[in-house]
Amino acid sequence: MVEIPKQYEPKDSQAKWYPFWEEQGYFDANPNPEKKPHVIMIPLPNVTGALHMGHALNGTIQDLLTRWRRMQGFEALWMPGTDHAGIATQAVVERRMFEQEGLTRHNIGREALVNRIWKWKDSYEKRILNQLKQLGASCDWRRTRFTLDDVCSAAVRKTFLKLFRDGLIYRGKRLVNWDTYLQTAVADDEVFTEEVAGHFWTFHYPVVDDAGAPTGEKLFFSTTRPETMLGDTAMCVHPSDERYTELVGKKVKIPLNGRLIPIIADALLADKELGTGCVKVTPAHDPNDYACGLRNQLEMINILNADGTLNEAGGEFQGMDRLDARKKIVAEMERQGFFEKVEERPIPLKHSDRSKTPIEPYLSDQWFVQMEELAQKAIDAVEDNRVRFFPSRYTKTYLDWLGEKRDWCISRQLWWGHRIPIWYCETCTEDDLKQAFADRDDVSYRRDDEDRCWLICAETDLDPNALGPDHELRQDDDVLDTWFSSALWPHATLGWPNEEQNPPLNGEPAPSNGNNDVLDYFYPGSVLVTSRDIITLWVARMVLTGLYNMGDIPFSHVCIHPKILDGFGRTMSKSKGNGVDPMDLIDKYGTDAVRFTLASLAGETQDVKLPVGYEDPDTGEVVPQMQEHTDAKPVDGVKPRIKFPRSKHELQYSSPNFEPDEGEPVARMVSERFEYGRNFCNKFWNAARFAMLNLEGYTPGPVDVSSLPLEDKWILSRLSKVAGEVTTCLDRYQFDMATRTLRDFTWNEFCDWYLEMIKPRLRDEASKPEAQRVLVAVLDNLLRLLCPFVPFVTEELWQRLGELAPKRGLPEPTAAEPAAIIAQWPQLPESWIDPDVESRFERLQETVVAVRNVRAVYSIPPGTPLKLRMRASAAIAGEMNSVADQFHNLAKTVLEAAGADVERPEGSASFTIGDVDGYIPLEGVVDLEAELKRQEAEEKKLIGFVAGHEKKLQNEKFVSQAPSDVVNNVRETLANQKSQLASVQEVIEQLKRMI
RNA sequence: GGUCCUGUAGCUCAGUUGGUUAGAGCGCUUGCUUGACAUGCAAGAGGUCACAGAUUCGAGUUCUGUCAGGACCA
Repeated sequence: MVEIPKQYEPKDSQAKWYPFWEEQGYFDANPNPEKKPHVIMIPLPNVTGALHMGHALNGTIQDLLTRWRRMQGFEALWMPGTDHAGIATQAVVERRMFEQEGLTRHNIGREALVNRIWKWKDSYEKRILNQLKQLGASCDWRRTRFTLDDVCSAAVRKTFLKLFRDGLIYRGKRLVNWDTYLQTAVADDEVFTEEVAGHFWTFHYPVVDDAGAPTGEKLFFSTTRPETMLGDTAMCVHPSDERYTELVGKKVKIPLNGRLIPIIADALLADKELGTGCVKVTPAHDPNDYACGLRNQLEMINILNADGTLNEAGGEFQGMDRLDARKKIVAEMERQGFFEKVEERPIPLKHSDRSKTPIEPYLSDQWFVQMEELAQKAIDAVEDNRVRFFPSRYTKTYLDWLGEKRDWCISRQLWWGHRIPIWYCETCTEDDLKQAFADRDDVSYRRDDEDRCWLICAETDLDPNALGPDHELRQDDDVLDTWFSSALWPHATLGWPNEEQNPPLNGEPAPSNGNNDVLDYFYPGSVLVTSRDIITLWVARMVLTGLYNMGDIPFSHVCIHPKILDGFGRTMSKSKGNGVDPMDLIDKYGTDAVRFTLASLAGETQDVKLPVGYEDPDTGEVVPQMQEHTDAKPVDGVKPRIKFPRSKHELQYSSPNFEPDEGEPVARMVSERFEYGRNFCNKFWNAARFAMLNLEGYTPGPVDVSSLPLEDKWILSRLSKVAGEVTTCLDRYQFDMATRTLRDFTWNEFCDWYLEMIKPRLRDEASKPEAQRVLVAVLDNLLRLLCPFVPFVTEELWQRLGELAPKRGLPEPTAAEPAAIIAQWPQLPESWIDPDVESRFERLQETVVAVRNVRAVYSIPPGTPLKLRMRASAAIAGEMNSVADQFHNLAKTVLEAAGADVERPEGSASFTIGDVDGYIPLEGVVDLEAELKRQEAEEKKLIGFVAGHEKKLQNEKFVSQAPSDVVNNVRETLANQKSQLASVQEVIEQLKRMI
């Protein structure tokens, strides 16, 4: 006898099989001309913090696809790695440093800050990669990359130089979202709007003549930021606003600094209906005004320093913080008599996601990539279907965004990232440059647009003395937008631009024959798996750079999966503190359970709400998560606690906001939803356990499928169909449907019916060998089908089954593969699919259920045998007789008689299935009143049914216009129901006579 | 403001191209320590498919509008 635990123990299997797979090299993918490649590039998690359930879903899907394709015979590469995430990571480290040590980056300097961030990165990268391993990720870990490592950096440098040479990179002024706290520009998507209490002031400017003398007219306007008056360069009215027509072209005077500015008409900026219909224009400090400024060639006056204080344009207010200046300016305007009124109102104000401080629109020098041509090519690639989105509706998001062809601002005023490979020289001549760089094809230079200096772009760092001691060569201080390096991920990770050598493995140079085979073989990739919010930021840019650098798309499919929301419907994010650590759930339910549940939730339409609770490790008491738990943060180093009302415990709990103290008991997160997966794994474990406990004396041997009993033919028919369906689902990225199909088959068909039905044969020495062979073959295929979803439990069972039945399969047994992970994906004969067998089987199932129903309705103990008589056509009666043993096996019922002339015995319960009537004699047991009631309910249902169909058939238009097979179908159904109704009514009559 | 998604059983969600009177899991009711599994087995109750129109012989499914929730872009 074999020892198999009654419950599946996920931890044992996880600890055993992950190292086994790694040691066997099953995750490794190498160029192999014998096979087709299948490539997935991980959406590189950033090293700001640990992974949450959203990442777990993303990882589950990628691993599922990778494992499935590997089994299908592809050389399957899943490329792992992490992203340096410029601003996010720098902000986290800076904030921490300030909170804990009171230091700012300016205190410690660039090098020291960058060193600290590298340390942070090392620790989180390790944690993230470990989380992925816990999830069962079958990545080729030898190829792990980081966006700031040498391999990725080479790609960044090469790309930048290439763009520079092609004239696609330029430097220009742009109004950016300026974070005055971090002193950097932040992208639009790094900004959130929040209403704050503010003021709405109304002032007026005097209209003046050309000499600057007041004409007596006044223009009233309102603003929430009075300090921007210092940078006003126009007043604007609507062209059709008759109140002001006369004034357009004249000037007003800014009382604060005496500047005269024109009154202009601009229909896009001014709104007649709003306020006075008159607005001031500050092009350098407001996005709408900026656009207006460009349209009307207005002067742009920057009034701010990078730290948010006023610059020399502030005049007497220079050096003041903008908020202090605001008060002073209001007072000054009031003193001079230009103040009208003020009201308090909530103001929607943009804040930096990183520092949580209000951002200022700010005009600054930035580097841009020209998008016109690059974007068009990326649009073409999707429009001609070289790149396809699943679900397809996301195509629109992608095309709409790229269609705007807005130039890409790639500079960030940060220290953590790829430093912009541009050096400035103001003093040298072209000859100096020619002389210094004559022999270098990795350097390119040109004058800047305003002819102020030389811009020198180099693929490798330039020596500050490259131009000799007389010329200063100064590198740009800024770094590149993080997305610049992640855009190159699909080809950079494969070693591009090095075309002579394979990329390193485990950090060591890889064997090479003078060609980068890895790049040739694995590019372009197969599918990108991600969530919808980075379609524009990342997906579009990968396509764009792939086409630019490689001349080919990076992947042909983009699979967009749902987002995991918290119990309150909010996106999980690191900053909200509502992330659920997959490790908590894996610890509680097991990796397979988490994976299976997540896959079951991955549909095409809806995001997934995931309510969680905290569990007291002592008592098992669970308290549902409230919003306050996600918001809570340590105060003065004291960690928040959660109260458990029953046990009165107050415990620290699992949270992305803090690490619980050493040695404290921790209430970890749990979620009922994952019991779905856990229960399934356990069910399957036990089904396999049952099979293996019944393999005594198993011998492999050929099986004639056509001569097998009904239940065997049925399960093979279903298995073949299910295998096909699951394959189709995966082809279409329908993971929810795939898991449902597999669960239903495993639980409701294989376990509930098939295993029950073969029990007698397994106890009988004569029929046992064949029953074992079929059982083992079905189990074998089920293990294969489930393997990509639940790799640990299937590997565990595969290995165990391998001991008992190393050779197995239908119709001829063969030696099973040494591990489930590399077993071949099932492709079963279509000839096994037999609709006739399936419908005969369904009749049997329905009959058994009807008998069980009678047993339940009459509260007859499960052990008490029943008798069954069936009135049916000779053909059906014959069939029923041939499976008579199963009535006994499944319903403890003896089929006494079956035939056309069977009569209803008095005092029996009855049921009708199609054109078959069943009678269960229940002398003395049957409650006639109850049975009558039951039958009358059935009659009522049938009458409704029949009436509905009759009405339909009486409708001439239906009969004449609906397809004939639909009409015939209805006719057939109606006939059936009528005969059922007749049977039921007959029974009712009989019962009434007896009462 | 624009685009997109969602609204189906108490809860979380399925429902392919319109075609019997709508399904699953959890929860609920009843009965079971039946020899793989109580993380289980058997039987059941529970829905005017958000609302209003339109198209059609026929609408949960297509179209329009309304209400509600959400996401992204400006």
